[in-house]
Parts: sequence; structure tokens; C-alpha cells
Amino acid sequence: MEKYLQILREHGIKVTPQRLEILRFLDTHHTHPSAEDIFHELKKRNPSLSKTTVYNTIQSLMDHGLLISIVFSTHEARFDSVINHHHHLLCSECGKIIDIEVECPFTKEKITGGHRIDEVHGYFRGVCKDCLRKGGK
Amino acid sequence: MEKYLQILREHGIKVTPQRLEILRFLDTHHTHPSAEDIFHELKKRNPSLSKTTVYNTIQSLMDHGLLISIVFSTHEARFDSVINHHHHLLCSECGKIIDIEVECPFTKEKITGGHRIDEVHGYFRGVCKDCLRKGGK
DNA sequence: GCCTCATTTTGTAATATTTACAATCTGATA
DNA sequence: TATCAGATTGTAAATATTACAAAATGAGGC
Ligand SMILES: [Mn+2]
Ligand SMILES: [Mn+2]
Ligand SMILES: [Zn+2]
Ligand SMILES: [Zn+2]
Repeated sequence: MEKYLQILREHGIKVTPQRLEILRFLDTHHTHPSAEDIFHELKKRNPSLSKTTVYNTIQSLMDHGLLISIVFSTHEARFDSVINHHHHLLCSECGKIIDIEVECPFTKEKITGGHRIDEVHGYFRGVCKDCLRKGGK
Repeated sequence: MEKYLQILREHGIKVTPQRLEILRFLDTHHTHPSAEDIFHELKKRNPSLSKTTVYNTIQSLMDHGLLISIVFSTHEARFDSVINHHHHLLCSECGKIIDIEVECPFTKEKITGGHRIDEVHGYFRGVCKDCLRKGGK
């Protein structure tokens, strides 16, 4: 837990048990969880946890560049503490969101078509490797 | 209007005035409107229009590959009748969603990292050309 | 032209995620 | 230990989307 304490301190985020737990969960579960996923899991050990705290903490971590949101549909946002640039695939078979490590040409260009590009997000839809192996399709 | 009548017929979508109007609006306004935008605009000429019809029609057009949804945030979905592949930039200054015509290497590969890729969406955030010219930043 | 019936439209209600807010709590500091 | 700004909590509000059933529509057959 020392690791997460240090991360929060380095970013000037006041350390609280809730923030430590949320950060730890995100760092140890690279499954792109939703706010509900985080809340549901951490509430087991801390029954007084509030969903508002989860949302507040998520926002705080995003403001400090420690977290990105992944939005495949308006239904819900998913979150990822892996900041180094990568794309994402939503598997139509198993529903998982999977990291795609690719060399994306647009991440390097600061200007494209005259527009300034600050962030690049690649969202793919398809069928993941595991599901292809199992089911065919 | 003959054009949209033909499009619906070709795709086996039953022709109705509402569907014609929605299709026409999308084809003549490449501003990536929201469902609310479409509803609000078309209700002027057809006061009995229902928002459910807008959503139903959007879904139908998407099912037939005539429309794609653009999701930058969970707040709302935006829609685009331009199907030929292109990426999108959300300008943090003016809020517009702008088409980015680029050669994207991932659209050609059917398999990437062992996963099957069916759809590729490129979402950029930044500042558009017009806003750069005006405001600096 | 009229009937029929499947489909569509409409209006309302339900769902669910996210945000707003105020009271309470906490923890660092002096 | 007293203070107090900031964090947490619970509840309520906002809002986009979906579900549903009744009414309307429109193409095809007579
Ligand atoms: Mn990821
Ligand atoms: Mn577009
Ligand atoms: Zn899969
Ligand atoms: Zn702009």
C-alpha cells in the first residue's frame, strides 16, 4: 500500500483510506471496471463506502492524469489506470474490453489537418482472440 | 426526397414520413447531431413527432448500416450518416465534433494481435483549426 | 375504394448512470 | 486537544435511453 500512498502524495492528492483502496483496485485489476464494479467490490470490505466517493475519486484521479475513461457506449463509462497509450477492443462475444498495443501514427502528430490533437483514443469492435479460438465465428 | 425514399426501399425499411425526414435531416446536416437535436429540429415541422420514433429510427438505420453512433462521453450519443471511414475530433473550445479524414492502418487489417477487428473508431480530443486561428491556445 | 393486419408511431412510465448538495466526519496542524 | 478545510456519506435531482401498450398508419388483396 506504500506504493499508492506515494502516488497520491506525489500528485498532491490528500490521502484517505477510500482513495488508497480505489487506486489499489484500479492498479491491480486491469479489467476496465465501471464505477459500479469498483463500488460493488470495495463495499465488501468497507460497507460504509459511498458511490459518490467512488465518482469523486475517479474524477480526482482523472484530473491528475492517473486515470482515463473508456466510453464504448452511453450506457456506462469504464476506467483504466494504465496510462501509457493503447487502444481498446470491445469483444462482441464475451463483452470484455481488451487492451490493444499498437503503434498508432496519430499519437505522435501534434497537428493533423490543421487541428491540434491532444488525446487519441482508438476503439475497436470485434471478437477477441480467446473467443475466436473457442467459438469460431 | 426521392433519394431517401429509394434508400429506405433498397434496405427493406418500410417508408414513413418520419423516417424520410430523419434520414433527410441526417444526410443534409453533417454536424453529428444528438437524438435531441434531431427531435427538436424536426418537431418544428411535425409537432406530433415522438422522441421514441427518433430513437427507433436511429436504431433501425444503424441496424442497416446507414448510420453510425459517435460516443465521446456517456452524456449523449451523436450520429453520423457519413459511413465511409473517418475519425472524429471533439474540440474543447467550441464543442464541435469535426471529421478527420485520415489514412488509418487498422481499418485494413482484419486481424490485429490475434483479435478480429470489425469496426474502428478514432476519437481525438483537441482544438480545431478554426478555434486555433481565432483564439490561440 | 374499402378491409385487414402487420408495422409504426406516440405518449407515458420505467431504468440507470451520473451529478448536485448539505450534513457529518476526518485528519493534519498548531 | 481544538480547529477547520477538505473528504465522505446519503439522499435527491438531472437526464439520456429503453420498455411498453394503445392508437394510428399504410401496403396489399379483394
Ligand atoms: Mn486498457
Ligand atoms: Mn463524421
Ligand atoms: Zn471475447
Ligand atoms: Zn473548435
